Amino acid sequence: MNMEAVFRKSIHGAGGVKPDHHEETGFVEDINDLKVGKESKSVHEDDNSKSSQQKDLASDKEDDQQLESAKADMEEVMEENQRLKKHLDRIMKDYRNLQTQFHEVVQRDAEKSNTNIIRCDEADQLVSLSLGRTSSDTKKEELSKILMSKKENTKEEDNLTLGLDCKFQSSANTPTTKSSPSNLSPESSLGEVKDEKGAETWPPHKVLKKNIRNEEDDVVQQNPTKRAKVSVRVRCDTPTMNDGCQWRKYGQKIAKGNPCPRSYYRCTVAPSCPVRKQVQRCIEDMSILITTYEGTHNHPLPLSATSMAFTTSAAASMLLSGSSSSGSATDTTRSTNTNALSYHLSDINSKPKPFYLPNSSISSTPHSQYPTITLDLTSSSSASSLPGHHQRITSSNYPTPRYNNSSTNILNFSSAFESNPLLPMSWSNGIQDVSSLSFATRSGEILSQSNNYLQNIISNPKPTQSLLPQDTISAATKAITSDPKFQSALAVALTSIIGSRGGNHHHIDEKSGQNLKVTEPFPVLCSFPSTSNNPIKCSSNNMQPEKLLQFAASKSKSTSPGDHKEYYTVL
DNA sequence: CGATTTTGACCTGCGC
DNA sequence: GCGCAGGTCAAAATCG
Repeated sequence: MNMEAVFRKSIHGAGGVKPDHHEETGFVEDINDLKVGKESKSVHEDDNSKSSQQKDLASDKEDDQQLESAKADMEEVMEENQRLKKHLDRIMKDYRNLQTQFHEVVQRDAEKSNTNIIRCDEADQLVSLSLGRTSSDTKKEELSKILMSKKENTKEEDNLTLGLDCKFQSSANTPTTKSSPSNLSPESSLGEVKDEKGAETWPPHKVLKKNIRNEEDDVVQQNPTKRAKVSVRVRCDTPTMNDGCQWRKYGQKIAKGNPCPRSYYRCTVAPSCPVRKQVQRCIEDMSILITTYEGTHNHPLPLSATSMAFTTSAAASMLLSGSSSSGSATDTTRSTNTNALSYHLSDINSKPKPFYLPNSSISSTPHSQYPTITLDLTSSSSASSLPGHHQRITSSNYPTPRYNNSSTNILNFSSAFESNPLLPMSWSNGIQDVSSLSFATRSGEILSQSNNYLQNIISNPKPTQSLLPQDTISAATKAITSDPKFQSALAVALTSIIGSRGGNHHHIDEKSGQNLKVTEPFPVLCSFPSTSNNPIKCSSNNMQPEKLLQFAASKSKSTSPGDHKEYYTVL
């Protein structure tokens, strides 16, 4: 074989070759040349020396031995090669079998689902993403009914459900879009999304005081850059916004510059949950509540908590993915002009209202070495209320995206909540649920691509998405989903959700008290702002997030053949 | 009576 | 080192 020839050439180069091998002419000729050379040399130096001839004979014997051993080694290598080949073939066969089964499962599950989605498909894959849910309490059920009825009326036009749905489809297998409900664990996270050991985000000084120094803390100290706070601004008359989680107040302080006390809460869903939040009224507008989440839940979340958790988690993930490559850590005010987030909100009375909020605030205060992302769910009335290092893009019901040159971005949620009292928004004014919240992230380039489109939307704030040109939307969505940061954030979020399922097989709805198995259906409806009748196709150069989604979808279906009417939120 | 909130003390980091 | 500010602890008070 070739290998053998190469091997022979190599040993030939070393000079140790027996001239009696005639398998290859050229090889033999070389050997003869060598031998002649040796003989010629010996003639010139010592023609009558028998001892020299004996040495030559001994040398030839050594060469023979080396050749034999080399051949033996070569045979071993070849045998090993054959074994590896067989092994590889076996692996490939297994892989193909699994792939076939996988596609079958996906296809079968997809046929069962009838939820509307957005198609993200340019590489024979469909990915739909939305953040939304309906909830289980009475109010939520009513809202859900409304949502469902509207969905029936508008078919694919709405984005009213809030959940994270992942829908895949290989276009080669199934020509139409079908959903794959993901039974994602609600054990999601606030703030950073990553595996539990790496998820804790508390500053070292907090850890040091406590004797509880586990691996998680070690990871934190080893990876200080991977910490994020997600600040959510909402209009809320209640002391705290209802985000679905159970919190216990453990402190209150008057922060400098704001007469309103800052309250400190920790999650009490699980005794060891590290997630904490700070709640403070905005000094500029007392009706605005600023809630800052920090940390990652290490337990299953109540249904009502998952939407907020997923939202902040996704935001934090994108923040972290962007901030990791951002400016110097020594900057007291560090900003990352990275991800622009588009949040799509819709109420139940009207068609989905796209909120394109191109700027996300990623910054850190002089006293906070960790980046903070601000999700602004308020109206423009409090535009000046953000701290100086935050540059906030104001918004009315249809916030105008501004692509300013500032290095600081604001992730600005919309204010549809206050203008739409029927909007089920748990984060605002005691309204219990979020009807629809879709998001996407775009890079700066993507912003430039879709800028005209977005501006057009804003300048003509008609919420009817069907008026939007589909190809433009497709282009925008394509750009969005092709953003590697979005993909990575999505992958991280899903990974955290899926990966954490193992140890937590149920979670508790804090209101209804019902125990829900995580393996129950988790139909996640993913949708970007889209024209209702025209699912958006979007491409992805990196297929990993889609693969992940696909896996999640199939996984959830395989384990949850039950009721798909109830949408669970993830965060 | 258990859970939650209140509140003053304490700890830590940072800037001067 | 000192003072300030943010954050946390934990005992007491309050609530359901």
